[in-house]
Amino acid sequence: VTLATLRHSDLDLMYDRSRLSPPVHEPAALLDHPSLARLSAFIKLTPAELLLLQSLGGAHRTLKRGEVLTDEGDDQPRCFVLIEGWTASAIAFPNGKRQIIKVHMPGDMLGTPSLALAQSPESITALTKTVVAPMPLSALGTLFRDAPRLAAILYLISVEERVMLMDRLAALGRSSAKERFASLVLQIHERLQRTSPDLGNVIDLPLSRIDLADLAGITTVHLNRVLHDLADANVLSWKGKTLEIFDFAALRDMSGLPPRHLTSDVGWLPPAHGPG
Amino acid sequence: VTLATLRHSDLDLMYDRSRLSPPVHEPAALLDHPSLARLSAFIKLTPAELLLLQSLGGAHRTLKRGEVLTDEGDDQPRCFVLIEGWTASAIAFPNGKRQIIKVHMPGDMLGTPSLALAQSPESITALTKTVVAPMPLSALGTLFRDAPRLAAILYLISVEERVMLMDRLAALGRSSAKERFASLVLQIHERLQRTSPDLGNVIDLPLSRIDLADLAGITTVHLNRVLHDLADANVLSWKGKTLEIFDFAALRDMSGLPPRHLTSDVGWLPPAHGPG
DNA sequence: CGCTGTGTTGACAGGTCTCAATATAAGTGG
DNA sequence: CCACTTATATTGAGACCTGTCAACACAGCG
Repeated sequence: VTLATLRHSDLDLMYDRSRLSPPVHEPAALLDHPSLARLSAFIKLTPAELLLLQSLGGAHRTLKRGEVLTDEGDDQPRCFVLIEGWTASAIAFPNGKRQIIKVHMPGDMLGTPSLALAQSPESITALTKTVVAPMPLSALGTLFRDAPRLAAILYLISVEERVMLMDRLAALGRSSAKERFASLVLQIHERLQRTSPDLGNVIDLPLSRIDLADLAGITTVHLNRVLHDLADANVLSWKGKTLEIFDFAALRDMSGLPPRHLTSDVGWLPPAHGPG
Repeated sequence: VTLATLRHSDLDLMYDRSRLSPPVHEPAALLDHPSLARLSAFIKLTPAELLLLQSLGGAHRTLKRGEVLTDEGDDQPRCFVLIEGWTASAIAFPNGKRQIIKVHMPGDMLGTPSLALAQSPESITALTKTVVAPMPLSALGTLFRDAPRLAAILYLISVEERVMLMDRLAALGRSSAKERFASLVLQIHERLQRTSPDLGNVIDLPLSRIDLADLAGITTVHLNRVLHDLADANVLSWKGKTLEIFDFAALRDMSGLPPRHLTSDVGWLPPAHGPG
């Protein structure tokens, strides 16, 4: 697929036309779609880039809560764009323990770690009812060939993912359970705020206590102790699936890590193809 | 810089001609150079790609052991290719603790995490006498514009880095000190073996006990207990800076993580530019 | 309605950290 | 090259954090 051969019928492949308004032949409007939030976080995309992006996706796929999208060891690399819902990627141990590496929100790319390996290192599970758009490998090749600026943005996003992992790694390696949990909460809040700037201090999160514990690298038993402590100290309350944050400064102090701001210094990106 | 404008005088920018034989105008020979090991791990580079690569680097810079290349908070993104020696990137906490995120070996790219952020999230320190080649941002742009296949390989390398972080994250989150250490040793061995296939079971590593502890996410005090245990169990011995591994299977069992094999399925990569 | 998975709490054990002291190695300046 | 200083390495003892085990309440779901 090249820009020259793009047809309007291609546009429906990645995004459901019915969910969009104004209609899909006005690609700039797609900037609002959550699945483009990550891509447009660094720099505004051009209409031509949006057209290309949309031409690359496959038909949507829907998963129920708990359904597995990718299993550890799968030897066929498969990537998706998360359109709707939350998923979690995790590494399981032979002794039954597991570590959730990351929870994915709409706009995140799923399965990219499998691109580099012969077998997928992670399993991806739906935390909620979920809609994904497959991203065929050939589409990635097309993107690198025809849209160098988009490719560079994809690279930046991968780098951003690494930074998030670095922060988690530092937290798990060098802080207490309470501190781990604090940095986890802040990171999730930061990510949500990136797509919802007007996010308040009350958040609904589709995460069970087991998920939370597997994310923070502690047991559910101890997670409860941590939650109690933080509630007693009026830092936050987490009832059911509703998180309410009272004291961001206290959380930040506990975490020991600074907030991460995306760069705006993207002058080095190659020029966009097509009309800007 | 485009391929058409490449001059031989460009070739000396990235690699010291005197260290190479056969001479630099035979670019295929450069595949042997350690700094290209990572890039050529997925697919053999074409002469044109090698030429472009060499044209992108800046003048070498040498660091003494302990010297700092990048500090946390630096607001100017700066990337390098590690030519010689080892470095470590770490995140420090206000209370004085620090977590080493990764040790870098020749061929690794340094500083890429700073590309995505307004401030560098990590500090990079030389563990040995070190030689780096700066990689200006403009060069990255050129690479994405003129060498789509190289750009895609760069992306794959970033993904590979993420997988290594994922494994560390899982280890730090869900295993004991001994298990953390076992997976760390295996990962380092795996990385070394990727560039030295004939690597034996005796390795010299320029890592102090403090470095090791900061990598494994434990204290030096406890690291000593772990080392004793593993030596008593005839799994490995670590005298001074020399590691000798006796029982890989035992290490693998402890780690709980499988070995990671790079993919050979790179048919999706865009075509190489220039003569293949 | 029973069943299975999740959430919560208590008591206990064990792993890891902290503190402290000493031995050894590395680095520095004369 | 040596004496001095500093950083690193090692070991022990005690405290504390966190995991394990167990029991029970509760919710979701067939």
